[in-house]
Amino acid sequence: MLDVKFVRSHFDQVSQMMRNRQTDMDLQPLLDLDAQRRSILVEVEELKHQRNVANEEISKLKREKKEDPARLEHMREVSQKIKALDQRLAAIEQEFKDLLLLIPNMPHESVAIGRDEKDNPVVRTWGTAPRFDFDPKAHWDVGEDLGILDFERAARMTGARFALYWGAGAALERALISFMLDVHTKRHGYTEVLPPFMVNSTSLIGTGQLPKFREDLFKLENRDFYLVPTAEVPVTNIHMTEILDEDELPKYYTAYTPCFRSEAGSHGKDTRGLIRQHQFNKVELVKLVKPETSYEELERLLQNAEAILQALDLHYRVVLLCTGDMGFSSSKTYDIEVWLPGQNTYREISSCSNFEDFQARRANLRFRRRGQSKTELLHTLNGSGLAVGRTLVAILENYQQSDGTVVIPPALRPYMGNMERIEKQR
RNA sequence: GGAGAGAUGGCCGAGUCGGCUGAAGGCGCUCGCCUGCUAAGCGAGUGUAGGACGUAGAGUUCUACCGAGGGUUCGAAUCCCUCUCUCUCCGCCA
Repeated sequence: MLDVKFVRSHFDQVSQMMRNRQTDMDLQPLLDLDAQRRSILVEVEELKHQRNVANEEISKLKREKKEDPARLEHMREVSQKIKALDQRLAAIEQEFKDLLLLIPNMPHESVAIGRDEKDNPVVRTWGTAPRFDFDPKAHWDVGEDLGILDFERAARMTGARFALYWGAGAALERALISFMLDVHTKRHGYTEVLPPFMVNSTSLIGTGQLPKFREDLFKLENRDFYLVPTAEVPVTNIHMTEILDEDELPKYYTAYTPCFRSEAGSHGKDTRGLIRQHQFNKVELVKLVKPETSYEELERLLQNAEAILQALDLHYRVVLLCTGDMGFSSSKTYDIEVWLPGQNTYREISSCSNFEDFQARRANLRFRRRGQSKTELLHTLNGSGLAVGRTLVAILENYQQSDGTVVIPPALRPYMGNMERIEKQR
Protein backbone atom coordinates (compact mmCIF):
# COMPACT_ATOMS: atom_id res chain seq x y z
CA MET A 1 0.00 0.00 0.00
CA LEU A 2 1.23 3.46 -0.84
CA ASP A 3 1.10 6.33 1.62
CA VAL A 4 -2.00 8.45 0.86
CA LYS A 5 0.01 11.56 1.44
CA PHE A 6 2.42 10.38 -1.22
CA VAL A 7 -0.42 9.74 -3.66
CA ARG A 8 -1.83 13.20 -2.93
CA SER A 9 1.44 14.99 -3.49
CA HIS A 10 2.67 12.88 -6.44
CA PHE A 11 -0.57 12.35 -8.31
CA ASP A 12 0.88 12.55 -11.82
CA GLN A 13 3.80 10.32 -10.94
CA VAL A 14 1.53 7.64 -9.50
CA SER A 15 -0.79 7.83 -12.50
CA GLN A 16 2.18 7.43 -14.85
CA MET A 17 3.39 4.47 -12.79
CA MET A 18 0.04 2.74 -13.28
CA ARG A 19 0.34 3.14 -17.04
CA ASN A 20 3.92 1.84 -16.94
CA ARG A 21 2.64 -1.24 -15.17
CA GLN A 22 -0.01 -1.75 -17.81
CA THR A 23 -2.69 -1.19 -15.17
CA ASP A 24 -5.71 0.92 -15.84
CA MET A 25 -7.21 2.66 -12.84
CA ASP A 26 -8.51 6.16 -12.28
CA LEU A 27 -7.02 7.65 -9.13
CA GLN A 28 -9.34 10.63 -8.89
CA PRO A 29 -12.07 8.79 -6.87
CA LEU A 30 -9.45 7.91 -4.30
CA LEU A 31 -8.50 11.55 -3.81
CA ASP A 32 -12.16 12.58 -3.63
CA LEU A 33 -12.85 9.99 -0.95
CA ASP A 34 -9.79 11.10 0.95
CA ALA A 35 -11.00 14.72 0.92
CA GLN A 36 -14.48 13.69 2.08
CA ARG A 37 -13.00 11.50 4.74
CA ARG A 38 -10.94 14.30 6.21
CA SER A 39 -13.72 16.84 6.14
CA ILE A 40 -16.10 14.52 8.01
CA LEU A 41 -13.31 13.71 10.42
CA VAL A 42 -12.90 17.37 11.32
CA GLU A 43 -16.65 17.74 11.86
CA VAL A 44 -17.15 14.61 13.94
CA GLU A 45 -14.08 15.20 16.06
CA GLU A 46 -15.32 18.67 16.91
CA LEU A 47 -18.67 17.20 18.01
CA LYS A 48 -16.90 14.56 20.08
CA HIS A 49 -14.90 17.27 21.73
CA GLN A 50 -18.13 19.07 22.62
CA ARG A 51 -19.51 15.86 24.01
CA ASN A 52 -16.44 15.22 26.14
CA VAL A 53 -16.58 18.72 27.60
CA ALA A 54 -20.33 18.41 28.30
CA ASN A 55 -19.89 15.02 29.91
CA GLU A 56 -17.42 16.42 32.35
CA GLU A 57 -19.90 19.09 33.38
CA ILE A 58 -22.80 16.68 33.62
CA SER A 59 -20.66 14.48 35.75
CA LYS A 60 -19.84 17.38 38.04
CA LEU A 61 -23.53 18.32 38.37
CA LYS A 62 -24.36 14.74 39.16
CA ARG A 63 -21.89 14.72 42.02
CA GLU A 64 -23.51 17.88 43.34
CA LYS A 65 -26.85 16.07 43.02
CA LYS A 66 -28.06 18.55 40.41
CA GLU A 67 -29.67 17.93 37.06
CA ASP A 68 -30.07 19.68 33.76
CA PRO A 69 -32.64 17.82 31.61
CA ALA A 70 -32.43 20.31 28.73
CA ARG A 71 -28.72 19.74 28.52
CA LEU A 72 -29.18 15.98 28.43
CA GLU A 73 -31.76 16.34 25.70
CA HIS A 74 -29.37 18.48 23.65
CA MET A 75 -26.53 16.03 24.13
CA ARG A 76 -28.78 13.23 23.02
CA GLU A 77 -29.13 15.06 19.69
CA VAL A 78 -25.40 15.66 19.47
CA SER A 79 -24.78 11.98 20.09
CA GLN A 80 -27.18 11.01 17.35
CA LYS A 81 -25.41 13.34 14.97
CA ILE A 82 -22.07 11.80 15.93
CA LYS A 83 -23.42 8.35 15.34
CA ALA A 84 -24.71 9.24 11.89
CA LEU A 85 -21.42 10.88 10.93
CA ASP A 86 -19.41 7.97 12.27
CA GLN A 87 -21.39 5.60 10.13
CA ARG A 88 -20.85 7.69 7.01
CA LEU A 89 -17.19 8.00 7.84
CA ALA A 90 -16.80 4.26 8.27
CA ALA A 91 -18.41 3.64 4.89
CA ILE A 92 -16.18 6.17 3.18
CA GLU A 93 -13.06 4.89 4.89
CA GLN A 94 -13.89 1.36 3.83
CA GLU A 95 -14.30 2.41 0.23
CA PHE A 96 -11.15 4.50 0.43
CA LYS A 97 -9.10 1.64 1.89
CA ASP A 98 -10.48 -0.78 -0.69
CA LEU A 99 -9.24 1.48 -3.47
CA LEU A 100 -5.89 2.18 -1.86
CA LEU A 101 -5.26 -1.56 -1.54
CA LEU A 102 -5.61 -1.93 -5.30
CA ILE A 103 -2.81 0.49 -6.18
CA PRO A 104 0.45 -1.33 -7.00
CA ASN A 105 3.84 -0.35 -5.65
CA MET A 106 6.08 2.29 -7.20
CA PRO A 107 8.91 0.68 -9.19
CA HIS A 108 12.45 1.70 -8.29
CA GLU A 109 14.13 4.16 -10.64
CA SER A 110 16.52 1.44 -11.86
CA VAL A 111 13.63 -0.60 -13.26
CA ALA A 112 13.19 -0.36 -17.02
CA ILE A 113 9.84 0.69 -18.45
CA GLY A 114 8.52 -2.09 -20.62
CA ARG A 115 5.43 -4.02 -21.68
CA ASP A 116 6.14 -7.64 -20.85
CA GLU A 117 8.83 -10.26 -20.29
CA LYS A 118 10.37 -9.58 -23.67
CA ASP A 119 11.51 -6.22 -22.30
CA ASN A 120 13.34 -7.66 -19.29
CA PRO A 121 17.07 -6.91 -19.56
CA VAL A 122 19.46 -9.78 -18.85
CA VAL A 123 21.72 -8.81 -15.96
CA ARG A 124 24.18 -11.69 -16.10
CA THR A 125 24.64 -15.28 -17.12
CA TRP A 126 26.39 -17.97 -15.06
CA GLY A 127 27.93 -21.22 -16.28
CA THR A 128 27.38 -22.85 -19.62
CA ALA A 129 24.71 -25.15 -20.97
CA PRO A 130 25.76 -28.81 -20.94
CA ARG A 131 26.45 -30.45 -24.31
CA PHE A 132 24.71 -33.69 -25.21
CA ASP A 133 25.67 -36.25 -27.85
CA PHE A 134 22.03 -37.30 -27.91
CA ASP A 135 18.71 -35.49 -27.92
CA PRO A 136 18.07 -34.44 -24.29
CA LYS A 137 14.61 -35.41 -23.10
CA ALA A 138 12.14 -33.22 -21.25
CA HIS A 139 12.05 -33.97 -17.51
CA TRP A 140 8.62 -35.59 -17.65
CA ASP A 141 10.01 -38.21 -19.99
CA VAL A 142 13.19 -38.62 -17.95
CA GLY A 143 11.16 -38.90 -14.74
CA GLU A 144 8.51 -41.25 -16.06
CA ASP A 145 11.05 -43.47 -17.80
CA LEU A 146 12.96 -43.79 -14.53
CA GLY A 147 9.75 -44.47 -12.64
CA ILE A 148 10.29 -41.56 -10.22
CA LEU A 149 7.57 -39.22 -11.48
CA ASP A 150 3.97 -40.35 -11.89
CA PHE A 151 1.48 -37.84 -13.25
CA GLU A 152 -1.15 -40.36 -14.24
CA ARG A 153 -1.85 -41.73 -10.78
CA ALA A 154 -1.66 -38.23 -9.25
CA ALA A 155 -4.32 -37.10 -11.71
CA ARG A 156 -6.45 -40.05 -10.73
CA MET A 157 -6.21 -39.52 -6.98
CA THR A 158 -6.40 -35.73 -7.12
CA GLY A 159 -6.49 -34.11 -10.53
CA ALA A 160 -4.52 -32.29 -13.19
CA ARG A 161 -1.42 -30.34 -12.15
CA PHE A 162 -0.44 -32.69 -9.35
CA ALA A 163 2.44 -35.13 -9.20
CA LEU A 164 3.30 -38.31 -7.36
CA TYR A 165 7.02 -38.81 -6.72
CA TRP A 166 8.42 -42.32 -6.25
CA GLY A 167 11.55 -43.62 -4.55
CA ALA A 168 14.69 -41.73 -5.51
CA GLY A 169 12.53 -38.96 -6.97
CA ALA A 170 10.86 -38.35 -3.61
CA ALA A 171 14.25 -38.61 -1.89
CA LEU A 172 15.77 -36.11 -4.32
CA GLU A 173 13.03 -33.56 -3.61
CA ARG A 174 13.59 -34.03 0.12
CA ALA A 175 17.37 -33.81 -0.31
CA LEU A 176 17.03 -30.53 -2.17
CA ILE A 177 14.92 -29.04 0.61
CA SER A 178 17.47 -30.01 3.27
CA PHE A 179 20.40 -28.90 1.16
CA MET A 180 18.91 -25.48 0.46
CA LEU A 181 17.94 -24.88 4.09
CA ASP A 182 21.41 -25.91 5.24
CA VAL A 183 23.15 -23.56 2.82
CA HIS A 184 20.98 -20.62 3.84
CA THR A 185 21.18 -21.23 7.56
CA LYS A 186 24.83 -22.27 7.80
CA ARG A 187 26.42 -20.18 5.08
CA HIS A 188 24.11 -17.20 4.63
CA GLY A 189 23.01 -16.54 8.19
CA TYR A 190 19.26 -17.09 7.87
CA THR A 191 17.10 -18.41 10.71
CA GLU A 192 15.03 -21.41 9.73
CA VAL A 193 11.32 -21.23 10.51
CA LEU A 194 8.51 -23.66 9.82
CA PRO A 195 5.27 -21.67 9.58
CA PRO A 196 1.66 -22.77 9.27
CA PHE A 197 0.72 -23.85 5.75
CA MET A 198 -2.55 -21.99 6.04
CA VAL A 199 -2.96 -18.27 6.70
CA ASN A 200 -5.84 -15.88 7.31
CA SER A 201 -6.97 -13.05 5.05
CA THR A 202 -5.24 -10.38 7.15
CA SER A 203 -1.85 -11.92 6.35
CA LEU A 204 -2.70 -12.15 2.67
CA ILE A 205 -3.68 -8.48 2.62
CA GLY A 206 -0.41 -7.73 4.40
CA THR A 207 1.75 -9.19 1.67
CA GLY A 208 -0.49 -8.06 -1.19
CA GLN A 209 -2.16 -11.23 -2.50
CA LEU A 210 -5.52 -9.92 -1.30
CA PRO A 211 -7.81 -8.28 -2.16
CA LYS A 212 -6.74 -8.23 -5.80
CA PHE A 213 -5.62 -11.79 -6.50
CA ARG A 214 -8.22 -13.85 -4.68
CA GLU A 215 -8.80 -16.17 -7.63
CA ASP A 216 -5.17 -17.37 -7.47
CA LEU A 217 -5.68 -18.82 -4.01
CA PHE A 218 -7.15 -21.97 -2.52
CA LYS A 219 -9.52 -21.14 0.33
CA LEU A 220 -11.02 -23.48 2.88
CA GLU A 221 -14.77 -23.61 3.10
CA ASN A 222 -16.49 -21.71 5.90
CA ARG A 223 -13.25 -20.62 7.49
CA ASP A 224 -10.95 -17.66 7.00
CA PHE A 225 -8.09 -19.97 6.07
CA TYR A 226 -6.20 -20.06 2.80
CA LEU A 227 -3.51 -22.51 1.71
CA VAL A 228 -0.25 -20.58 1.50
CA PRO A 229 0.65 -19.62 -2.08
CA THR A 230 4.22 -19.03 -0.85
CA ALA A 231 6.04 -18.98 2.50
CA GLU A 232 6.44 -15.25 1.93
CA VAL A 233 2.96 -14.78 3.38
CA PRO A 234 3.32 -16.36 6.83
CA VAL A 235 6.98 -15.43 7.22
CA THR A 236 6.72 -11.76 6.24
CA ASN A 237 3.81 -11.46 8.64
CA ILE A 238 5.65 -12.99 11.62
CA HIS A 239 6.19 -9.57 13.19
CA MET A 240 2.97 -7.89 12.10
CA THR A 241 1.82 -5.09 14.43
CA GLU A 242 5.05 -5.34 16.45
CA ILE A 243 7.55 -2.53 16.89
CA LEU A 244 11.02 -3.99 16.53
CA ASP A 245 14.16 -2.47 18.01
CA GLU A 246 16.75 -1.19 15.60
CA ASP A 247 19.25 -3.61 17.18
CA GLU A 248 17.18 -6.63 16.17
CA LEU A 249 17.54 -5.77 12.49
CA PRO A 250 18.08 -7.08 9.94
CA LYS A 251 15.99 -10.25 10.28
CA TYR A 252 16.82 -13.04 7.84
CA TYR A 253 14.37 -15.93 7.70
CA THR A 254 14.29 -19.03 5.56
CA ALA A 255 11.39 -21.44 5.41
CA TYR A 256 10.38 -24.53 3.55
CA THR A 257 6.70 -24.82 2.74
CA PRO A 258 4.61 -26.38 0.05
CA CYS A 259 2.91 -23.70 -2.05
CA PHE A 260 -0.63 -23.93 -3.34
CA ARG A 261 -1.81 -22.01 -6.36
CA SER A 262 -5.04 -22.26 -8.29
CA GLU A 263 -3.33 -21.26 -11.55
CA ALA A 264 -6.60 -19.74 -12.66
CA GLY A 265 -6.06 -18.16 -16.03
CA SER A 266 -3.15 -20.37 -17.04
CA HIS A 267 -5.21 -23.10 -18.69
CA GLY A 268 -3.30 -24.80 -21.43
CA LYS A 269 0.04 -23.37 -20.26
CA ASP A 270 2.78 -25.79 -19.16
CA THR A 271 0.32 -28.63 -18.92
CA ARG A 272 3.02 -31.30 -18.97
CA GLY A 273 5.48 -32.00 -16.22
CA LEU A 274 6.33 -30.31 -12.96
CA ILE A 275 6.64 -26.73 -14.14
CA ARG A 276 3.20 -25.45 -13.22
CA GLN A 277 1.58 -27.42 -10.41
CA HIS A 278 -1.20 -26.65 -7.96
CA GLN A 279 1.15 -27.78 -5.21
CA PHE A 280 4.90 -27.40 -5.23
CA ASN A 281 7.68 -27.14 -2.68
CA LYS A 282 9.72 -24.04 -2.17
CA VAL A 283 12.43 -22.82 0.16
CA GLU A 284 11.88 -19.12 0.68
CA LEU A 285 14.18 -16.34 1.85
CA VAL A 286 12.64 -13.36 3.67
CA LYS A 287 14.40 -10.26 4.96
CA LEU A 288 13.12 -7.49 7.20
CA VAL A 289 15.55 -4.60 7.06
CA LYS A 290 16.10 -0.90 7.64
CA PRO A 291 15.04 1.21 4.64
CA GLU A 292 18.47 2.59 3.81
CA THR A 293 19.91 -0.92 3.38
CA SER A 294 17.20 -2.61 1.34
CA TYR A 295 18.72 -2.37 -2.12
CA GLU A 296 22.05 -3.67 -0.99
CA GLU A 297 20.18 -6.44 0.84
CA LEU A 298 18.34 -7.28 -2.39
CA GLU A 299 21.63 -7.88 -4.20
CA ARG A 300 22.79 -10.17 -1.41
CA LEU A 301 19.49 -12.03 -1.33
CA LEU A 302 19.80 -12.62 -5.05
CA GLN A 303 23.34 -13.93 -4.58
CA ASN A 304 22.13 -16.24 -1.81
CA ALA A 305 19.60 -17.76 -4.22
CA GLU A 306 22.18 -17.98 -7.01
CA ALA A 307 24.55 -19.82 -4.68
CA ILE A 308 22.26 -22.85 -4.74
CA LEU A 309 22.38 -23.12 -8.52
CA GLN A 310 26.12 -22.60 -8.48
CA ALA A 311 26.57 -25.36 -5.92
CA LEU A 312 24.52 -27.64 -8.16
CA ASP A 313 26.44 -26.43 -11.21
CA LEU A 314 23.31 -25.47 -13.11
CA HIS A 315 23.55 -22.88 -15.86
CA TYR A 316 21.30 -19.84 -15.40
CA ARG A 317 20.79 -16.20 -16.15
CA VAL A 318 19.48 -13.30 -14.10
CA VAL A 319 16.95 -10.90 -15.58
CA LEU A 320 15.62 -7.65 -14.17
CA LEU A 321 11.85 -7.46 -14.55
CA CYS A 322 10.54 -4.41 -16.38
CA THR A 323 7.60 -2.33 -15.14
CA GLY A 324 5.05 -4.28 -17.19
CA ASP A 325 6.18 -7.68 -15.93
CA MET A 326 6.77 -6.91 -12.27
CA GLY A 327 4.57 -8.15 -9.44
CA PHE A 328 1.96 -5.94 -7.83
CA SER A 329 3.76 -5.36 -4.50
CA SER A 330 7.33 -5.13 -5.73
CA SER A 331 9.59 -2.14 -6.28
CA LYS A 332 12.30 -4.15 -7.96
CA THR A 333 12.46 -7.81 -8.93
CA TYR A 334 15.19 -10.02 -10.31
CA ASP A 335 14.23 -13.38 -11.76
CA ILE A 336 16.71 -16.21 -11.92
CA GLU A 337 16.09 -18.41 -14.93
CA VAL A 338 17.65 -21.84 -15.09
CA TRP A 339 18.59 -23.52 -18.33
CA LEU A 340 16.40 -26.48 -19.29
CA PRO A 341 18.01 -28.39 -22.18
CA GLY A 342 15.05 -30.75 -22.58
CA GLN A 343 12.89 -27.79 -23.48
CA ASN A 344 15.69 -25.70 -24.93
CA THR A 345 14.78 -22.68 -22.84
CA TYR A 346 15.38 -20.73 -19.65
CA ARG A 347 12.70 -21.08 -16.95
CA GLU A 348 12.13 -18.99 -13.85
CA ILE A 349 13.37 -20.78 -10.76
CA SER A 350 13.55 -17.85 -8.35
CA SER A 351 12.12 -14.38 -8.04
CA CYS A 352 13.86 -11.95 -5.69
CA SER A 353 12.13 -8.71 -4.79
CA ASN A 354 12.40 -5.60 -2.70
CA PHE A 355 8.99 -4.38 -1.61
CA GLU A 356 10.34 -1.34 0.21
CA ASP A 357 7.65 -0.25 2.71
CA PHE A 358 4.68 -1.42 0.60
CA GLN A 359 4.04 -4.63 2.52
CA ALA A 360 5.23 -3.10 5.78
CA ARG A 361 2.52 -0.44 5.60
CA ARG A 362 -0.13 -3.08 4.93
CA ALA A 363 1.11 -5.51 7.57
CA ASN A 364 2.10 -2.87 10.10
CA LEU A 365 5.76 -3.87 10.31
CA ARG A 366 7.61 -1.18 12.21
CA PHE A 367 10.83 -0.49 14.05
CA ARG A 368 12.23 2.22 16.24
CA ARG A 369 15.70 3.65 16.00
CA ARG A 370 17.81 3.85 19.11
CA GLY A 371 17.00 7.06 21.01
CA GLN A 372 14.15 8.01 18.66
CA SER A 373 10.50 8.11 19.64
CA LYS A 374 9.07 7.95 16.13
CA THR A 375 8.38 4.53 14.64
CA GLU A 376 9.35 3.80 11.04
CA LEU A 377 8.21 1.22 8.54
CA LEU A 378 10.57 -1.62 7.71
CA HIS A 379 11.51 -2.66 4.22
CA THR A 380 10.65 -6.24 3.31
CA LEU A 381 12.31 -8.49 0.75
CA ASN A 382 11.90 -12.04 -0.34
CA GLY A 383 13.08 -14.51 -2.89
CA SER A 384 12.85 -18.16 -3.72
CA GLY A 385 15.90 -19.99 -2.61
CA LEU A 386 14.79 -21.97 -4.68
CA ALA A 387 11.63 -23.44 -6.14
CA VAL A 388 12.33 -27.09 -5.31
CA GLY A 389 10.25 -28.81 -7.98
CA ARG A 390 11.79 -26.72 -10.72
CA THR A 391 15.26 -27.42 -9.34
CA LEU A 392 14.52 -31.12 -9.60
CA VAL A 393 13.36 -30.48 -13.16
CA ALA A 394 16.66 -28.75 -13.92
CA ILE A 395 18.65 -31.63 -12.45
CA LEU A 396 16.73 -34.26 -14.42
CA GLU A 397 17.20 -32.36 -17.66
CA ASN A 398 20.80 -31.17 -17.21
CA TYR A 399 22.20 -34.30 -15.60
CA GLN A 400 20.48 -36.90 -17.79
CA GLN A 401 22.70 -39.48 -19.46
CA SER A 402 22.38 -41.27 -22.77
CA ASP A 403 21.41 -44.48 -20.94
CA GLY A 404 18.42 -42.73 -19.32
CA THR A 405 19.98 -42.49 -15.85
CA VAL A 406 20.48 -39.20 -14.04
CA VAL A 407 23.71 -38.31 -12.25
CA ILE A 408 23.16 -36.73 -8.86
CA PRO A 409 25.08 -33.45 -8.42
CA PRO A 410 27.93 -34.09 -5.94
CA ALA A 411 26.66 -31.46 -3.50
CA LEU A 412 23.45 -33.43 -3.01
CA ARG A 413 24.97 -36.87 -2.56
CA PRO A 414 25.44 -36.56 1.22
CA TYR A 415 21.71 -35.91 1.40
CA MET A 416 20.95 -38.99 -0.71
CA GLY A 417 22.86 -41.63 1.20
CA ASN A 418 25.80 -41.01 -1.13
CA MET A 419 23.82 -42.18 -4.12
CA GLU A 420 25.61 -41.08 -7.30
CA ARG A 421 23.06 -41.83 -9.94
CA ILE A 422 19.34 -42.43 -10.25
CA GLU A 423 18.57 -45.59 -12.11
CA LYS A 424 15.29 -47.08 -13.20
CA GLN A 425 13.11 -47.83 -10.17
CA ARG A 426 11.75 -51.34 -9.84
C1' G B 1 -16.82 -32.15 21.24
C1' G B 2 -18.45 -31.01 26.85
C1' A B 3 -17.65 -27.78 31.45
C1' G B 4 -15.34 -23.57 33.49
C1' A B 5 -11.89 -19.17 33.79
C1' G B 6 -9.72 -15.21 31.39
C1' A B 7 -7.94 -11.19 27.53
C1' U B 8 -5.95 -3.77 30.44
C1' G B 9 0.40 0.12 28.41
C1' G B 10 7.43 -3.06 26.81
C1' C B 11 6.27 -6.64 31.07
C1' C B 12 3.50 -7.67 35.78
C1' G B 13 -0.89 -5.84 37.73
C1' A B 14 -5.25 -2.46 40.08
C1' G B 15 -9.75 -0.62 38.31
C1' U B 16 -15.31 -0.26 43.73
C1' C B 17 -22.50 0.80 42.61
C1' G B 18 -20.98 3.12 34.53
C1' G B 19 -18.70 9.67 35.15
C1' C B 20 -11.96 13.97 37.12
C1' U B 21 -8.56 6.59 34.53
C1' G B 22 -5.01 7.05 28.56
C1' A B 23 -5.56 4.38 32.61
C1' A B 24 -3.16 3.50 40.14
C1' G B 25 1.07 0.63 41.84
C1' G B 26 5.41 -2.17 40.59
C1' C B 27 9.23 -3.76 37.10
C1' G B 28 11.90 -2.38 32.89
C1' C B 29 13.94 1.54 29.89
C1' U B 30 15.95 6.82 29.00
C1' C B 31 18.12 11.31 30.95
C1' G B 32 20.12 13.95 35.22
C1' C B 33 22.17 13.90 40.34
C1' C B 34 24.94 11.16 43.81
C1' U B 35 28.97 7.62 44.03
C1' G B 36 36.76 4.35 44.49
C1' C B 37 34.05 0.41 40.83
C1' U B 38 29.50 -2.29 40.90
C1' A B 39 25.09 -2.13 43.50
C1' A B 40 21.79 0.84 46.12
C1' G B 41 19.59 5.79 46.49
C1' C B 42 17.28 10.55 44.69
C1' G B 43 14.77 13.52 40.71
C1' A B 44 12.44 13.81 35.87
C1' G B 45 10.60 11.34 31.66
C1' U B 46 8.68 6.96 29.15
C1' G B 47 2.03 3.81 24.48
C1' U B 48 0.04 3.75 19.39
C1' A B 49 -2.61 5.78 15.39
C1' G B 50 -5.26 9.63 12.89
C1' G B 51 -6.75 14.84 12.12
C1' A B 52 -6.42 20.38 12.50
C1' C B 53 -3.28 24.72 12.95
C1' G B 54 1.77 25.57 12.08
C1' U B 55 7.38 25.37 11.39
C1' A B 56 13.71 26.11 8.47
C1' G B 57 13.81 22.50 12.48
C1' A B 58 10.30 22.57 16.19
C1' G B 59 5.67 22.98 18.23
C1' U B 60 0.42 23.59 19.81
C1' U B 61 -4.17 21.18 19.95
C1' C B 62 -8.15 17.69 19.13
C1' U B 63 -9.95 12.63 18.39
C1' A B 64 -9.70 7.39 18.82
C1' C B 65 -7.81 2.99 21.06
C1' C B 66 -8.22 -1.31 27.86
C1' G B 67 -8.75 -8.85 22.43
C1' A B 68 -12.37 -7.65 17.73
C1' G B 69 -17.18 -6.01 16.18
C1' G B 70 -21.99 -4.30 17.54
C1' G B 71 -25.74 -2.50 21.34
C1' U B 72 -27.67 0.38 25.81
C1' U B 73 -26.55 5.50 27.76
C1' C B 74 -25.86 12.49 28.03
C1' G B 75 -21.45 9.35 29.25
C1' A B 76 -18.67 2.44 28.80
C1' A B 77 -12.16 -0.61 30.40
C1' U B 78 -16.59 -1.06 33.55
C1' C B 79 -23.53 -3.20 31.60
C1' C B 80 -25.67 -6.44 27.27
C1' C B 81 -24.92 -9.42 22.55
C1' U B 82 -21.76 -11.84 18.84
C1' C B 83 -16.99 -13.44 17.46
C1' U B 84 -11.65 -14.53 18.09
C1' C B 85 -7.78 -16.11 21.03
C1' U B 86 -5.51 -18.07 25.72
C1' C B 87 -5.68 -21.20 30.11
C1' U B 88 -7.77 -25.43 33.31
C1' C B 89 -10.56 -30.07 33.62
C1' C B 90 -13.09 -34.11 30.85
C1' G B 91 -13.56 -36.80 26.10
C1' C B 92 -11.17 -38.03 21.42
C1' C B 93 -6.65 -38.18 18.77
C1' A B 94 -1.03 -38.08 15.41
